[in-house]
Amino acid sequence: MRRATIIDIALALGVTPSTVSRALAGNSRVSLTTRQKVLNKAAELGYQPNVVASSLRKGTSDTIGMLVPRINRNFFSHVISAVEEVLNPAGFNLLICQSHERLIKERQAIQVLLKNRVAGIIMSHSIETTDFEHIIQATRQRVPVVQFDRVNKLIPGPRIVNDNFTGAHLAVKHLIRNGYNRIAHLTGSMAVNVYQERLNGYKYAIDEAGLVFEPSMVIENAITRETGFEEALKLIAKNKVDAFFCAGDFSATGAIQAIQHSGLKVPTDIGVVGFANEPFAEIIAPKLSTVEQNAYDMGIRAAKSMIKVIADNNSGDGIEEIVPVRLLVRESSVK
Amino acid sequence: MRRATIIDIALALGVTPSTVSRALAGNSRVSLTTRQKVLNKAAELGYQPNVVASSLRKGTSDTIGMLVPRINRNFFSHVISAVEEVLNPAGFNLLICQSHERLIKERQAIQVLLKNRVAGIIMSHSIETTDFEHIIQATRQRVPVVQFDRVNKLIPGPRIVNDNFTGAHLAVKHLIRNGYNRIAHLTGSMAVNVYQERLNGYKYAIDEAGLVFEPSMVIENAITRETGFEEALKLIAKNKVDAFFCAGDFSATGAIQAIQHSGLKVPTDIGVVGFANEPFAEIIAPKLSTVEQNAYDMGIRAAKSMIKVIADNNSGDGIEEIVPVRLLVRESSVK
DNA sequence: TTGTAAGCGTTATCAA
DNA sequence: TTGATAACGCTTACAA
Repeated sequence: MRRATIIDIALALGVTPSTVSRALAGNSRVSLTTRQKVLNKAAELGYQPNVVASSLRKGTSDTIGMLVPRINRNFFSHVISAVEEVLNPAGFNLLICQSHERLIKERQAIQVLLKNRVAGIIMSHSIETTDFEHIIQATRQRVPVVQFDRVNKLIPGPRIVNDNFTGAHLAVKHLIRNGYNRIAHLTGSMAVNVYQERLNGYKYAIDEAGLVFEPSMVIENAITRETGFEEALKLIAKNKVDAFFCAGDFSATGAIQAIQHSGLKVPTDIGVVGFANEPFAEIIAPKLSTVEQNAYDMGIRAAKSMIKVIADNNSGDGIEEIVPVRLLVRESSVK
Repeated sequence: MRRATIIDIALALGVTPSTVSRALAGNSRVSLTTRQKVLNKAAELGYQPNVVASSLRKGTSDTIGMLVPRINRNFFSHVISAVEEVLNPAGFNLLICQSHERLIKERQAIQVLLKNRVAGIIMSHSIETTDFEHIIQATRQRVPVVQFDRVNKLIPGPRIVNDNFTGAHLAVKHLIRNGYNRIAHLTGSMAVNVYQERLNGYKYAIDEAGLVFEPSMVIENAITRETGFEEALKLIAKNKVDAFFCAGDFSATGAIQAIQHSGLKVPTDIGVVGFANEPFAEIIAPKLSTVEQNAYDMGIRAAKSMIKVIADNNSGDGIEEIVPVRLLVRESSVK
């Protein structure tokens, strides 16, 4: 069965398509009786507006592109969920792509989104991304870009970031207060803003406490459980560490396993604090102290920011929202 | 800067838009030299095809709608990720909606997808859904529907399901072989096919071993960690259970906590097997034995099935793919 | 308040 | 091999 169009409704009612269009759009310049007749007939015919045609005519769509490294990572899936929760009631839909942490795929995805004439792009860039031309290109085509978590100031538009510095500062200060003073830091790539900021917070806390910052205590590219395990094992063997501040909960889990593997105990011998509050953090033994990264909050803010930028019809450049983080003290860091 | 169209390319080259369209579409009825000129000019002008216009004209889009209860649930986010991995290289994009397990939202989401003229819908229905008319409506509009995990035969089109029966059977048989014989079953709502099938597998294993099936040992609507904890506590207090087969890893975690809370030990006093292999299953102590539900595999199959249905231009009705599951034996079920 | 008519960018049909 | 033309379904000046 062919789908009904506004022409079918118009024909059935003896009015013109323009009148039907106005009635359906809630345009005030249409009589109440006509509107009612149109709405009734639309329901009767099972009319569903064709947003493809509408988008083409209006030159803009109700679709927002969302581009993340991986859909199935806890943090990102929560951000996506929150974004959808805000955008859907506002009449927007989500076209989702993943970059798989690859620059090439990120470039392709941006092209896909632009081809689809999305009204805006909400994104967090891949770990490989150091050149942002492909993203800036979108903004040049007047497609607003809202960045979250992994962001770069070269790209015009709002940025939603966690307070990574404060989170790291709180975590390390907490470890120091609890009697740990040879604190290693397992982290990711320094090309990514979030790890850079967490390292800065770590350094600040070390300085603040009058301790000596030792570069050898900072291990980059140790962010998975496997690498966390290996690097922690090496540091423990050198016998110079009594705590780990990890830039992610996965590496923190690896560190805990390395400690236990070495015949030592968490938190009595070595303390551990993670970052992210992954769902398993309060399930593992000992329960992991970690910095809560509010994915839901970020998603809500990113979505609202996008709605505002679209409504105001400006790029929203330079706006940076810093989402507060909390330190969740559990068992792994209190002797 | 206005975006270039095929008309701009045509004008610049002194040919007509039809020729440009054919050249860009890879149509054979275009001379090699013209095609090359068109491609060069397109690149020069930074031309991006307008798929909105193309979709309108062709009457179909390259967008597949995806509707799941919750984007941020581990299982679903993995399915989505896998679907995207297959669909993207095939030239399709994903428009994603979530029902939040609510029938009303599911109905709205279907309407949104139909309004957007998606080429097909890949979905898993909400826990509230017992009437499928809104989904059947899509198929009547010749929009193919591929269901996965939570499925219903009333809806025409392919179904991708886990081998829930076998998974449950394996799990319970394993518990029995390991010396447990008073096995309780914490599960979800019997309105959902997956829980029904797992219960059937449980019953089958009980019968097969010559044990007596006791309805009081099956607790419905105990699928979260909280409800799992509470219901397990009650059963333990009655002192009639020596193992739990849980239809989900969250309730299994709750059961473990209830056992420990009661001063008993897993697996020596009471054994536990879960279902899903959530990421925390191998991190918690004791490590949780569970049935692996291959979300990735399901996503791949669902996506391929959709591509096939679209290519063949038939609904693919009645095709049911059963994804094999594996029992992962860890610590929680071996004395 | 309603109608007329043009156009969004693309593609399919037919003719040259 | 290329061109002319119409059409996909909708919105919006402008006119009545």
